[in-house]
Amino acid sequence: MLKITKKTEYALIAIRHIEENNELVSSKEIANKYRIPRELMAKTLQLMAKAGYLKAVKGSKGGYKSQISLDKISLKEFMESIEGPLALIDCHINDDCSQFNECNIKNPIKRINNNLINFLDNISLVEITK
Amino acid sequence: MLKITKKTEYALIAIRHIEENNELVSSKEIANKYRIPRELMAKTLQLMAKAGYLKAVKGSKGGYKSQISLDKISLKEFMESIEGPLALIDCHINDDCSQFNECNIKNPIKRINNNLINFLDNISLVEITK
DNA sequence: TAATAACCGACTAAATTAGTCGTATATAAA
DNA sequence: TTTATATACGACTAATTTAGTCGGTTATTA
Repeated sequence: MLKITKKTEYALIAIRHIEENNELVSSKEIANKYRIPRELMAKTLQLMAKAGYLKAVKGSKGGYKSQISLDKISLKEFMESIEGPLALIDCHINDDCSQFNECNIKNPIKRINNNLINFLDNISLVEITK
Repeated sequence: MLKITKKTEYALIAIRHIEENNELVSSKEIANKYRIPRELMAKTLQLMAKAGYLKAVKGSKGGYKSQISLDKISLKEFMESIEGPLALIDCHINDDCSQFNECNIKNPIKRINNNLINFLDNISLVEITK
């Protein structure tokens, strides 16, 4: 419960590694160094490139380099761009929530969820390099 | 990612319901009202009773009543008594972490994790009744 | 043209979470 | 004293999510 996924974990490892390297870094290199499954690392880096965090260079001698400054990105933003929207529970208010309108915790949960998101939004990605 | 489990969700629904009821409340009653699977609700209430939050009364006309005041319990404490220790990742530093000693995010993650736990520890369970 | 790396989607495997079932024990009421 | 109903508890199955794999394509360098 309340765990982050391996994909996010690998993304954080990668972004720190890339940040501390001004050369192009390949997915293979990162996967080897941190013993992460290559294909997974590759996929995750592709996600990050798509999200605009990394610049990808194809072909032999290719790889990735950082395209952002970490202090401009929050942990919340980063996580959501990798995993989709964050929420403590999938609360489908109105339609397909099995509790119909009887749920007695939706408002408190919504409030706590907002606070949690706010908490993560106030953590900058640079924190990961400290 | 970062989801709470149904067990925790049901526990919160139950504790709020029981709190707002000075009579004994049975698991069946709660399960019916909120359309929660009976056996699961029953199990969850048993957990809460074991943890000391509820007083259980066996037999016909039995049920549960609250044995705590919600403002004395934090969300963190409550969640952990139901699900076990909270952590963003299962980081087995030293022994069976596949990154061996190469992991470059263990310290930042540990720090963020502590802050998250602190955040949850500063939310009182009464929040769930508001 | 060979080697290498990003790109991409479909797939399988593993792990976690959700829910079920059977059976025992306690208690109130008929 | 029997019936109904509730908690207690462990083992089990089902469903969902997460983790990881595979096959093939495109781009670039040497």
